[in-house]
Formats: sequence, C-alpha cells, structure tokens
Amino acid sequence: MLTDRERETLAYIADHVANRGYAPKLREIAEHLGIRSRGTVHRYLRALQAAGHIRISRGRARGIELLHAEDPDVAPGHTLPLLGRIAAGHPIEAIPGEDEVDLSQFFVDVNRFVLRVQGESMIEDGIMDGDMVVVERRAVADDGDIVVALVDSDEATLKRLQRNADGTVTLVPANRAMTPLRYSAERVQIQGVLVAQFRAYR
Amino acid sequence: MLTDRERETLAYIADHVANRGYAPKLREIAEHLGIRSRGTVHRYLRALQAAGHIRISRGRARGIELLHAEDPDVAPGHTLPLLGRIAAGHPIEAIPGEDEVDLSQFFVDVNRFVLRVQGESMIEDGIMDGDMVVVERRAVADDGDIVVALVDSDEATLKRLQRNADGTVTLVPANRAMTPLRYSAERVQIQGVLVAQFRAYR
DNA sequence: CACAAATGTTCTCCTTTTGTTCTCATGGAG
DNA sequence: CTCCATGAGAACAAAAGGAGAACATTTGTG
Repeated sequence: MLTDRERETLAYIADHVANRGYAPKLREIAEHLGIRSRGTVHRYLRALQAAGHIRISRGRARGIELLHAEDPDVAPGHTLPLLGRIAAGHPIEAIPGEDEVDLSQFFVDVNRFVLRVQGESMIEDGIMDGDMVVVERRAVADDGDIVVALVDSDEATLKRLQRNADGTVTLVPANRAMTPLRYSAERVQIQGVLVAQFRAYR
Repeated sequence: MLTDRERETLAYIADHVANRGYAPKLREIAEHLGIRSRGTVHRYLRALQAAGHIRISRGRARGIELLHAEDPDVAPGHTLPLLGRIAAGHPIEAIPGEDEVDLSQFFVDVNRFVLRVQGESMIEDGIMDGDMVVVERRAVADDGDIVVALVDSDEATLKRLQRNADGTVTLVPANRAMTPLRYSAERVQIQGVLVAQFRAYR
C-alpha cells in the first residue's frame, strides 16, 4: 500500500512518461511535489520499486521504468468509429478496420469526477458555460495546468495555474474581460487537474 | 449487528475506496461524520474489523482494507461521479447517491461516428482546432443545426446550417474572420448533424 | 580525452501527522 | 436507575514527510 506522497510521485512519473516519452529526474519530481530534497524523492522511488510499480536503473539519469503497465480496471465500453477524412462525394460510411474510439477508456479512471462548468472564465480555451469537465483529483499541479482550485476555502474555480518565481501563484482565466488574480501559495488549494471536456448538443 | 455510526463509517470507506482507490484517514472519516475525535472513529473501525468488514494494518496511514469485497462494482463501470458543487473548505468527496454520468450512454449510438476537427471555423462556439466531434449520420437537418456538409461534393466542413426563405441555405461559421456562404440547396450535401463534442487535455 | 556539472544514492536528524489507547462525559432507551 | 451508543480529548508510539550533507556515478561539453 502506497502513502499519499508515493502515490503522487507515481502519478507524476506516469504522466511524465505519457506526455514526453521519458521519465523525470529526481529534481523534477521534487519540484512537482513542492519539496527540495532529492533524498526524500529517492525514498519514494525505493518504495515504489518495492511495491512493483517501477524499476530503477541504478545510477542512471531518468533511469525510472514504469512497470505494471496500468491494469485498465475500466471495462471496455461501446465504441464509435473514428473517421479521418470524409471522402468527397461519397456518403459517409464506416470503413471496417477503421479506428475506433472507446469513450469510456478515454475518460473514465479512478480518482476522476465530472463537474458542470458555471461561468465563462475559460471561454477562450473553448470551455463554455454549461460544459462538462472531467477532473482528476490531485493536490499538486504544474505550471500551465488547468486546475479546479479553492481560494481561501471559498467556492471552487476553474483556471489556468501559473507558478511565479517568488512562490506565489496566479490563477489565469481565459477571458479578456476577467483579470488574472495572484495569491500566496497557502491560500490556493488545488482540488484537481482538468483532463477532458465534453458537451452535448441538441 | 452494526450501529448506525458504524454503518455510516463503513459506507464512507467503501465510497472512498471506490472513487479514489485507497482508504480515507481517520481524520477524514471524522470530518465526514461531523465529529472531531479520531479516537471515536477508531472505535468504529475496531468494531468493523471484529464484524469482519475490514482489516486494519496497524499503525499505517490509510491502512484500512475492505474485505467482504463487494460483488458488482469490482469492475468500475463506465461511469464517473457528477459533483454539483465543491464543498467549501473540504476536499472534494463524492456524495453517496450522487449522480453518475455514463460516458458510453452519453455519446454512443448507432449511426454515429467521430471526427477530428480541422481548422477554427467554429471556434466561437467553443469548438477548437483538434477537438473531436460526435456526428449523427443524417441527410437532412433543421435550421440552426451544426452540420457536417459537403459543398459541390468537395471537402467536408463543419458549419451551422441556416435555411433561407428562398430555398437557399447558408453555412454560417462561428468565426468573425470568416464569412457565411450562401448556396443553392442542391449544392449542399448534408452528411450528419453534430450531437456532441469532446477534447482531452495533457 | 579530461574535466566540471549534474544526477542519483545513502545517510542522519528533525517535525508533523497519523493511528492507538485511554478516561471521562452525555443523553436516550428500556 | 442502568446500559449503551456516542463524542471529546489527552497522551503516546510509530509512521510519514522533509531537509540537507556527503559521496559515487553518470552525463555533457570543451
């Protein structure tokens, strides 16, 4: 069983690998966790290795290999065909062997939940009033992430997170009519990170 | 067998595990129950362990393991909890009996397919370049629908359909930089109607 | 190749948090 | 009245979390 910090460490590594194709450095992990000690991070890595989640190539930079390649405990759901291009002139038809997208796999995971967006603070990023967003529960987030955050334990807002050099954070809306607001780090409590958005018409 | 509070405690633990994949801390349980004493919570846990519902890893943080493994929801289905509001101050938690959204149900149907949007013609409606859209195959559409259409059997475009009094149709982009284009009805071939849109981050 | 910087590894020390075990108090039901 | 479920909270041991020094290797660069 993993501790909170070990879990966050593993999530960050998985995220890093998924997005960039290689593992992070200890220093990057520490920075993501908001701590300064590489030694502490290394302790977490040892625990993760003991639990069978990663393998460490001793001594090597970025020598973390992700094992256990995620047992998808999400049952496969119904799929829709993904059409790359619509053939000119011909009525659209599903081509056998075409790519299929499984919406469940796409969105569902443990530690995620759905929120209905209220307001237009992120409208210039294409997130409209009334849209649904999928949020992954997480206490830490990186610069540039879109987060659900509480300020002074008040109502939750959806904003882009900007980490400033002096340790403060700025919550940046995607709406020219609204101004970015800067806070000391203690006042901002991150509840989760935006992983997807969807909307129904009709 | 169990008292009211023990039952509530067990329900909360089960919910927590189902939604996050790990057990809550005594403090979190206490907060959920509206009490302040971890000692009292611990008494409930002892009772639950004696009744065979959980196993406690002594001393460990989050060291509660659910036994009696619930039958049906072992495989987390295609649903995500829908949270209406985020409780001020408290970490987000799924409220039992909360709404659940089934993503497959939400999007999938026969006669539908997915397209990746190219270009920014509908950007002011929140449909960005690279977004995925779910389209329902249909040859006819109503005034105001967003449609996938071919003009002169040429490349497909995503536009809002406007039916004019004289029988012509206008394809209206949601982008100030682009102009609506008017065609005779024969030149416009409707391939389908937009029913949903989604987008993944990270 | 040689060297400096960066990275990973190990270690000790420390603070905070968590779980655990108590005792005491309260209030309702039988 | 007693029984019992419930809660508060003190006290303590252990776990979790973090800092940082010291060292070994790797990595990158001229």
